[in-house]
Amino acid sequence: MKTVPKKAGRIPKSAVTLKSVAELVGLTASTVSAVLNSSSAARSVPPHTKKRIVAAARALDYRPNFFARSLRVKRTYMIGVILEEIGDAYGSLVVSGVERYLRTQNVFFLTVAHRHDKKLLASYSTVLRERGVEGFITVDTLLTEEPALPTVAVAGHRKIKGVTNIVLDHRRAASLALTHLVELGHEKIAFMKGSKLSADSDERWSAICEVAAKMGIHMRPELIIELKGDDPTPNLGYPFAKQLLERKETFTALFAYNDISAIGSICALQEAGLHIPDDVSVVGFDDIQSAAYFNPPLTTVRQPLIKMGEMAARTLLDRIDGSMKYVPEIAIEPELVVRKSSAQTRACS
Amino acid sequence: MKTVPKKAGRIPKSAVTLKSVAELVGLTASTVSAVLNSSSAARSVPPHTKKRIVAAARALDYRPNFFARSLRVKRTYMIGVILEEIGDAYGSLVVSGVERYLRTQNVFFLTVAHRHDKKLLASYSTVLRERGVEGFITVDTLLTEEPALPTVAVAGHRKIKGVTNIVLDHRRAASLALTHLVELGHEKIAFMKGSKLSADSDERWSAICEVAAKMGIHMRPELIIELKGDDPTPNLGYPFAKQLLERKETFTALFAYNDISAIGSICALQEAGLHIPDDVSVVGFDDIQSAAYFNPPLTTVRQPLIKMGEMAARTLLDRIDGSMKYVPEIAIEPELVVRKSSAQTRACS
DNA sequence: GTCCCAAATGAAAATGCTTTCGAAAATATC
DNA sequence: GATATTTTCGAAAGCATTTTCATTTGGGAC
Repeated sequence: MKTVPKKAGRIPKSAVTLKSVAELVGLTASTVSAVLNSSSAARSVPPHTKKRIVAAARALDYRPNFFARSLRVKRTYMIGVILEEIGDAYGSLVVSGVERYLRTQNVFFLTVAHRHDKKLLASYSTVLRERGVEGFITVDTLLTEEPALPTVAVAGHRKIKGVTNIVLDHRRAASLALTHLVELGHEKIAFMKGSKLSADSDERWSAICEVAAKMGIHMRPELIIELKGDDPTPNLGYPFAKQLLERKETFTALFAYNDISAIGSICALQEAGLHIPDDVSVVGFDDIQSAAYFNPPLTTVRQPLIKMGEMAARTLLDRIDGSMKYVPEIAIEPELVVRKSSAQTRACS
Repeated sequence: MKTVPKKAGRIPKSAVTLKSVAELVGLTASTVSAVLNSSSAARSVPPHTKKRIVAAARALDYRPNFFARSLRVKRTYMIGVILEEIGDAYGSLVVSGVERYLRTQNVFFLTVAHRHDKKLLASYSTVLRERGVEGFITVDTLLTEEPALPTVAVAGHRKIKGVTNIVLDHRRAASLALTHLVELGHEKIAFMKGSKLSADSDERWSAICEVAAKMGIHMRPELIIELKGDDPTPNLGYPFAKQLLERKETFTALFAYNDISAIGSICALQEAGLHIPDDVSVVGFDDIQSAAYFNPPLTTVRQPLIKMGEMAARTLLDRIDGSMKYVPEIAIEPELVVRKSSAQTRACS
């Protein structure tokens, strides 16, 4: 008897199937299935045989074939996570939160990165669906049409039918940062506006404008600079901070678009011989990991990224299983964390 | 006629099945399947009907049911990525590389994070298998027994049957760093040994010892400090650098375990009033993103993390489809990137 | 006209599970 | 002892594919 050569790429046929455990206990697959899933049909099987069945299943180390089951019940307990790029500081934390919640629910996720490529994004969304995901979580990606599956977006600020946005309360965020700066005596504040490629930009910017107006802060156009591009490194901010400096307008504080650009800006400012925070205070946004460990440690508006990820996962799952009605928006409160990159203006001290 | 309420959690039954396209062309599912997969059976169907079939499939936007197919052919084109934690700088880059290669092959991946929890790791490995993954890629995780599926490990330095390790050439790395330091005139070099929890530690350390011996560098025990714990933040290094300082032994250079600990160390050194690199040069390891943007930018031994991820994915896929024999190890060349955290010793300048 | 071969397609089994429905056995009711 | 009622379980029909093997047809050879 020749042994069949192990075929490449074959999943090791788990050998122990529902039928094998059925045979072991001398019953049929139907009943075994019923009790193993403790389905309603299992009510009528006596505890004694129930025990025999689970014992047999355990003895054989029976594992239901996931695909056969999915084929029948049409559920996969799998979702798709759509990122702009894997490994950027922002998205990573969100995904970490997502994973943290999903694991508690025995749900898994497929990750894809679209890198701002519309075509890729569209193709991913359909191929993920083919793969059976039951919903999407997007991070920092601009959706343009209603997705085919329930989805919740983190940092995706278009209002789109069918997607619930996890949004930071940007007005509160702006208020936190600006009152901090004002309390430190700053009057000449430079602002960095986000790139059009970042989903958060518009919302954040209009909130800043609104709050500044309300607080009586004059936003001088010469002190406003807009980022361009989607560099995930501090290079995002560096050249624009340089541009700002070239204008020769004095300012004592800079409210950067995010931590990444704040870090880039600080490099530029220091190269220009300015001291942070003595010459200019800079406050970032997000509180990514390196914010605390940068030099100087960054004062920043924290987004509770991990919590946002958890929240996203929870609401997606709730929407999927129908236990939660669709809501278009869920707000999250920011938090100001004061470190060493902001200080009293010299003028006042 | 009442419309059936949309059941929660149901995958939108794709409606268009193999049979529907078969009906459309007036053929049977078998033949349609054959030509759509251009299987050998399709040789005998005339080009004319072939065209009709693919046209029909396209017209209906037919998408084969992934689960039914997997059930039959026992392939999922899905692998599992096992990390220590999602979103740490090191792993993220590797995963980014993994994704980059997988996408070209239409393979997807499930991600899980064990947080150095043995139990969790074991359970993940079995549940991922149930989910149909065809292999594992592990990052910085200590496997203890031969995994059930082909696996390739990056930064997992135990030699284990069945896993091929993507390993940095640590001797070369040590040599790169140490000759750099020696050329700058350093003689009193402090060394930071990795934590036992990090998979790379042992290999890296013994390489350093070996190379140092060969180069005639005396490694004084008073200048060696060992990290403990698995903090993924610069706090990993900070307290140990402090300890080192408390010993009151002078040193002009520090070869940190990695960039993260280098950053933490620099903070500690600066707090002690030392200037980097004038008072002490520090060189890191890995070249994570923030290395370039830290202040001062880190001189470091670069691991081509993205490339390592790509390589891992490629070799795993090759092993799975049988086109590559198992090899226990694949070496990757490091690279020294000199930035601003290292300089001539004062003594010599 | 019979036979045969190739071409073209279909029938059916198999994958491993869930689920409905019904049948047999056991027990209760009168 | 017959009927009704539970209890306990099995048969079978899916789910959407793939794959093996068989069947039909047409045409050529003799």
